[in-house]
Amino acid sequence: MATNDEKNNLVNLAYVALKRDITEGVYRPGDKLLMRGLKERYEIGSGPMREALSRLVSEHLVTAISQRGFRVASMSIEELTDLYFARAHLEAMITELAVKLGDESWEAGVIASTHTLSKVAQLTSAEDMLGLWDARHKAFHLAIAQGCGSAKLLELRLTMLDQVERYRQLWLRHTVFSADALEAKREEHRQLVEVLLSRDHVKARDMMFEHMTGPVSIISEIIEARDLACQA
Amino acid sequence: MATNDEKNNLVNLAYVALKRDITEGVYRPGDKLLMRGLKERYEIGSGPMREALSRLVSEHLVTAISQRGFRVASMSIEELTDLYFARAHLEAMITELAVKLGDESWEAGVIASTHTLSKVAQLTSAEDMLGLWDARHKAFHLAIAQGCGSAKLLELRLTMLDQVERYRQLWLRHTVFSADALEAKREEHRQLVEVLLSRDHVKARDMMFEHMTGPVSIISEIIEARDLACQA
DNA sequence: TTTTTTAAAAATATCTACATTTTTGGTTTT
DNA sequence: AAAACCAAAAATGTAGATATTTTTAAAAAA
Repeated sequence: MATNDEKNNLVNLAYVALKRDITEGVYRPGDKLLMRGLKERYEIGSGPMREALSRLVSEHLVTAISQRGFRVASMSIEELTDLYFARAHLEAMITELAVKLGDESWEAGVIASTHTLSKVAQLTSAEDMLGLWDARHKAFHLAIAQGCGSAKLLELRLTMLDQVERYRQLWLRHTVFSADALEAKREEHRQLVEVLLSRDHVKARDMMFEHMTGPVSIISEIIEARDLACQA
Repeated sequence: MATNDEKNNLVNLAYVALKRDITEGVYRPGDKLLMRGLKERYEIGSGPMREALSRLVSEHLVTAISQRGFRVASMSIEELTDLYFARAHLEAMITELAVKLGDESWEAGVIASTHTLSKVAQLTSAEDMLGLWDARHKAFHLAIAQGCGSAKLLELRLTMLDQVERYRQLWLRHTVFSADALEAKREEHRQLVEVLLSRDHVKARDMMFEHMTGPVSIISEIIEARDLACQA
């Protein structure tokens, strides 16, 4: 009667669970999503299941062909490139606006989330550390973006974030599990924050664009290696 | 067996029909969308109808509250302002990229669609003329945007276009039915194309931003007038 | 009298089970 | 080998059962 969220119907539960399963790789890119299996796994009827799938279609995580069912959206170097290109431009634009428009509480939010991110230490398991760093890293970038003041731009940003999530996961493991890469990121973030607070919006914009496109080459290599492994 | 499109299932038909009904004002902002009525109007069962509604929710044309059904998304001056702000920035960014990256066939497309748009004359009914001008005006802006070369950016652009559609309809009638306003737009477009082809990406960017934000004040007034009329 | 509470009834949303239609993949026929 | 056919599998859609919310109106409290 108290703690329950807004939306707790079966459609939502299935939607969230399937989305996680796809981004975590339980279902691989291109896999066919059979109704029978989905119904069993998520303990739900076809109607609600279709609705959940339908939502993921509009997020481009699943593709649908009429009368031929659903598949996990495929992944490709081409999509990776275009996705990161578009996202980098969007994020750079939002950053420029944030530097121009952000007020004191924005600055405070950026500084606070920078600090929180820097304090992630190797605690329990490596997997937990990955999750924690990821969450705080996302919070850091969100804190920056929020300065733009536009709910709609932040919404566009989220749709891009959802779409890159599977690719970003590949980069995440590569970065967090390498002391060098992690230190390099930390330095990038430090410089970024410095420029943000100096209110140089042109430099901030350019720097954010670079920050966002950096991972592309790394992810490309991982995907190519994985594709080769699959053929063998 | 020949002309049929890809997706012609009931869900799609209902989705398209309801979307049109909402943007055309058959259902007004804030209206409750009762299952019973929808099922009758679109001759379809609850399952598929929910799926169609669900899609419109992800396009922000409909809102849903769990266990309490669906409503047509409300309209407000606040949303109008933010929506056009975000869209103008996105479109300006895409324009800048198009000017930087667009090739000869892009130029040809822009010139061709400019010409086609300028040739809209008062033929049959005023309503038909409105539709034709709107379609060609959209084609004109699409031709410009396509120069950016990013499918994902064009997709983002479309999601914004869908969201502003109801507001844009208000502006459309105001503009097309006024000889002065229409001539002013024609001149704006002429200047815009001139700058695009001169490859001055900074000026093009700024000019597109202005072009996109111009309608906001007009639409604001129309909405305010309409809201007052409703209270009386 | 007016307001608040409460409980039943009505309306509505959600979900499941089953029926129908379409696709798929193998088998037979030409 | 190519085309036609057929049965199994899968997707799509309907009808009705179940659960939730909203309305209604009477009873209790102010």
